Amino acid sequence: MSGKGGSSNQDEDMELRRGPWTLQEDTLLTHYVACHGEGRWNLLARCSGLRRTGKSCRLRWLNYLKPDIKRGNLSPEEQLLILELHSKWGNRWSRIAQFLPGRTDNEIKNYWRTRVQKQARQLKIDANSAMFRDAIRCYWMPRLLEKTASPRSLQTPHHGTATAVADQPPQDPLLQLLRPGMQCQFENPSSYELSGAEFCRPSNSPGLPSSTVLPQLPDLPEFSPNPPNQLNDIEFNPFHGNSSIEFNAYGSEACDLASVTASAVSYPASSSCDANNEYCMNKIGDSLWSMDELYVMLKSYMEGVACFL
DNA sequence: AATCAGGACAACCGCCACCTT
DNA sequence: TAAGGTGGCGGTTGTCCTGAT
Repeated sequence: MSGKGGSSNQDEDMELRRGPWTLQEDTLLTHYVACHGEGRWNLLARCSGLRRTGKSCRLRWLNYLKPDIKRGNLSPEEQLLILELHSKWGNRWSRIAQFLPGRTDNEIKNYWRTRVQKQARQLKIDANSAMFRDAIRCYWMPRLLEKTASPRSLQTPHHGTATAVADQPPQDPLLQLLRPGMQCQFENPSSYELSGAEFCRPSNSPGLPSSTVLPQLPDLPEFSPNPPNQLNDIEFNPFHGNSSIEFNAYGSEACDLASVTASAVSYPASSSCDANNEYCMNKIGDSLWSMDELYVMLKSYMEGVACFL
């Protein structure tokens, strides 16, 4: 395949760099994209002086260098959205990523493989099985909702909550999830240019640029009426091994859903944290809501969210 | 302090759909 | 209409980091 005295093209191929990108390469790519825009990646690779393939340049830009890439751990809201959308669409990572501004398909894919599939392995369940989906829906998602309404936010005075939140547009696509069909606005619309998806313009969004409109979320699938009771004696702790999840930048700073929820939802006394604000390891079914409670909570949650829309 | 194992995530690969000629 | 090029997507691998021993 690689003989001596190959053509110039072969020589160029031989010189292609692989592996981690250097600072110089990043700078070069960023500068080139800033001057010429995205797209035509093969041409970019040839003209920029980067000894990389067009694909490699595209991936580096989209997954790492693009200015609106969001860093840090996924917030509970984002995790909830991923779980929900994955149950609907499966491994359609790019499609799921369209609903998480600033998150890449690669990041979501990695999250699924390292966190979610790990749980499935520990439970000895196929991650694509109906049982695991039910486990997620009945146990994991309520926990994420619980974390969304963090104890810090619960201290917010109820009388001031709605007004305070109403001053800020809702920033999280979770709102759409909780109210199917609801439109969502973003604080920095220019960052969220979406393409290749079904767009759905809001019926009443005065002054809202078209780029702020997210693709229509699917209808919420029905909750399973039968939680997987077989799992009752298995430890199920999605947050184990990810202690920093409580303090990610996005969850604590960019989203104030919890304060809204706090005014509408009452929490079981058993939903407790330890001294480090870490959720304690629980047996499945322990300290969790029943399905009826979960329905009530979600309903209240949606009503609370609706207050400022 | 050194080593090892596991986790997290960046990067690559192959396939496929779409576009252009 | 066919062929080649390009970009997007999902799966997989490689590398670095961190915590445990």
